[in-house]
Amino acid sequence: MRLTTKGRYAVTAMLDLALHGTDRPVSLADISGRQDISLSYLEQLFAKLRRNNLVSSVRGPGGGYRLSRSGDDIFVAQIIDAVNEAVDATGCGGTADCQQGEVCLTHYLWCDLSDQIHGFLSQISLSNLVERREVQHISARQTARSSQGATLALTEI
Amino acid sequence: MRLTTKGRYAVTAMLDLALHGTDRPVSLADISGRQDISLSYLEQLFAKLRRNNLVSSVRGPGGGYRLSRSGDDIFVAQIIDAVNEAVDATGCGGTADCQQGEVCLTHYLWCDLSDQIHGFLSQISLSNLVERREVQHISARQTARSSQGATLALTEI
DNA sequence: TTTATAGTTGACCAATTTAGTAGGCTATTG
DNA sequence: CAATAGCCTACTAAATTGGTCAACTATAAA
Repeated sequence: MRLTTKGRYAVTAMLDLALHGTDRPVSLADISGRQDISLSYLEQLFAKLRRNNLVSSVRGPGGGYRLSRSGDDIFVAQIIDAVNEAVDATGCGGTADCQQGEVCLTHYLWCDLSDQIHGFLSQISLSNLVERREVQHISARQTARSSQGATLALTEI
Repeated sequence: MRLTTKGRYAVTAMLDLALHGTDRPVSLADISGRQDISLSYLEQLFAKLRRNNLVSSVRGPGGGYRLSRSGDDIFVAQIIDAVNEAVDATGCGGTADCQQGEVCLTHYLWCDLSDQIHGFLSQISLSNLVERREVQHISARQTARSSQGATLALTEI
């Protein structure tokens, strides 16, 4: 799991699509204009999103992109994975020489940490983000952030 | 919040320090040898860790680095923040022109998402990682991973 | 007091990734 | 046919990552 600007752009673009693509396809030019992401960069990102079946395209005038399925069924982790493509973080290839005692601490922490975050982002759907956004649009952002212990409930998103 | 190899190296090195630095300072050469991270790169990382008061140094022969305080009181998020130095992810500087309707969706999602992950990693201490590692050293890794709904309890780490 | 150890600093560099540009296609609608 | 808009490739600039080198300073031990 990597969290970089690339994934951020992709998630932002997908949310834009979820917000504006309810009845007609959305062109990348529109997203580019609204989100201030370069058109060509969007093209690269959407090529990957399409290959990962997260969006489908409609060519020709009036065309653009649609979500390939309901926003309930598209999760932040999928979007980030799609544009980042898999990286082996272990340095040992996952199985190689991880037995001899001290070697490859990474396995004991980073992979697990990464898995936890991945699991976390796998539970946040585009629809969740849309809902959250609408809530924030209506009610002003709460100034006092409730700090509530050691669990991250989905409801906090 | 960014999750990159840089932070991974830093967390790995700090865990190495927590494991081997109980009675004497640990030299970067030792960490370099055990974790296979180049000495010079470790020097850069530890310069930042020291500036952020996460480690203290002892110069001269037999010297090295110590954790600046108990592993209970050093959290993964602090380590990653220390080596990554703050990035503004909003694109609007946090307060600028985020009022006019559609602009800067990022505020409505990425910052919050990032905050959630940051909060998550702020609850995982080096000691937690050490404990988890020891558990895994003894008992073989569970093949069946329990999938338990929408919350990530600290106990899962 | 010399010597070896080990942190400190800064300059520098190569590889990779990120971000953006440009141009030429192809499909589709009107 | 013309305009729109996706598709694809090549290219480039900037940033980041990961690493090297060299000169320094502090300190412990011989």
